[in-house]
Amino acid sequence: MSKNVYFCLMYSFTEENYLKAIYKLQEQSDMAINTNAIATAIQTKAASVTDMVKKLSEKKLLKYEKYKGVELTHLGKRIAIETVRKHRLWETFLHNKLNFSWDEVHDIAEQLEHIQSQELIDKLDEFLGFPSHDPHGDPIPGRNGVIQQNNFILLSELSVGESGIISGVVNHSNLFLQHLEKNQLVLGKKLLVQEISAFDQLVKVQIEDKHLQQLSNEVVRNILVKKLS
Amino acid sequence: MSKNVYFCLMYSFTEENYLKAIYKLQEQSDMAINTNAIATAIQTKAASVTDMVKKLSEKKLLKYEKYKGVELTHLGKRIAIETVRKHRLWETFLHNKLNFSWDEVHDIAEQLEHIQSQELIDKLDEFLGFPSHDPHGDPIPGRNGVIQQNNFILLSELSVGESGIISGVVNHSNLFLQHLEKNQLVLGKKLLVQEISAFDQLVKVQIEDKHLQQLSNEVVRNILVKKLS
DNA sequence: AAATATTTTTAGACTTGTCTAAAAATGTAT
DNA sequence: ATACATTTTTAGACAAGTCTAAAAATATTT
Repeated sequence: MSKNVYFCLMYSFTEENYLKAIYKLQEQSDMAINTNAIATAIQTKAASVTDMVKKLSEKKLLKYEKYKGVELTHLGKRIAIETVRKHRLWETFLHNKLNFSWDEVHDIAEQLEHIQSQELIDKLDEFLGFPSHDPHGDPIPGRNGVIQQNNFILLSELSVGESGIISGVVNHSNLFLQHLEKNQLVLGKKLLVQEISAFDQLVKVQIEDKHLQQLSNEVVRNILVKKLS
Repeated sequence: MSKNVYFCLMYSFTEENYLKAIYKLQEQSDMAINTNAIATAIQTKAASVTDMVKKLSEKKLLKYEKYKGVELTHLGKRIAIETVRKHRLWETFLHNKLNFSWDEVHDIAEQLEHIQSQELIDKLDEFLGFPSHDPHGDPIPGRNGVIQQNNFILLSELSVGESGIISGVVNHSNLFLQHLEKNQLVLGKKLLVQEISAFDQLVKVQIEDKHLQQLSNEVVRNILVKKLS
């Protein structure tokens, strides 16, 4: 008699958060993810990570070898992406429908992403008009788990005379987002690079064919633009 | 030196559920609520209720005397009502914006009602146009915790020749709600009582000045109407 | 008022997820 | 290769919330 294996369809708030964090780390580094990195990302202690990682390993959501770090399985990655999808759809809802500013949406979406209902997400997606990107310009994974890759480049990569449309951010911190909003550097704005100072690298840009602004290195290295040819 | 008392502003998923259940029982019975009733309402065991009730009592959310049942304090009632408000606003969102039918909204709203963000609820309320009633006709408490009382009566209380507008339900079960929907007995429909059978009490009603329908006692005792004079 | 039945509480155990402190493994100097 | 530093794991404890089984209190019957 073979032992039947039952697959779990519901994952806890905490499990989903671990999977999402590991997924994001894996996107950045393509090596096995180590315990401390996860602990830092999730704001917990290494010992707690070890415990959880064992549990997720037993559930076949990731591969874990002692002292060697972890790697998501196909299933684990699928669930992580599903969580990212929910997060970004909720962020879009909060921004587009409830008029939250783009620095306010993250924390609330962190809670909403764990609501369990496939139908809810499908209907929300439809209600929002099947958006391709969230308020920060990050792509929203489809129902099937496919993520459309952006071909955005850093604003810092534009040369003098080139122009682009603000399409995303690298740094997602509230401080940075608020700074951008205050300076009208929001998604969709068209920028033309007029001058890059040889002395201090300050970038002078023209916004929407109107006013000029000087942007610091810190700023231009964290804005993603769609280059206009 | 007096000991400072700190009030907790965040209550757990579970605490909110207990408070809501006790509040609803209190609405029905106006006596002290006993342990078993709570256990039944919340689908748990009496022993668990005793534990939680002690905890809520320490937090000043209810008054508890051993073997005497519980009664919500002003604060406890306030939080219960806030939870009801969230629940009914989310139900309205699901029904009005995402096109969920009225029997599908409850379970999802049970999860959504525990999302922590006052601003979210305020903005949701505004987005929905400050609705006064949820999809089942139940009143939505205001920001201030005030619940507007309905003066609806049971359909069974209408006499022959009288008419009313369907405005709510007593029984909230999915089975009943689906039955009503299937027979087009939805909120807002105008009914005229044409005949009440002396033999089996079946009520013949005319719906929206058009087709006729025979309604069982079970049905007319669970529909609330706004009587038209 | 005694006997029985019901309700409620206590006591102790379990689960999920967390933590600290110590031990073990791995990595990096010299 | 030995010594030191860092990372990771183990062991044991804790908090929230639940459970079962037994004890205590209350309610009901005769």
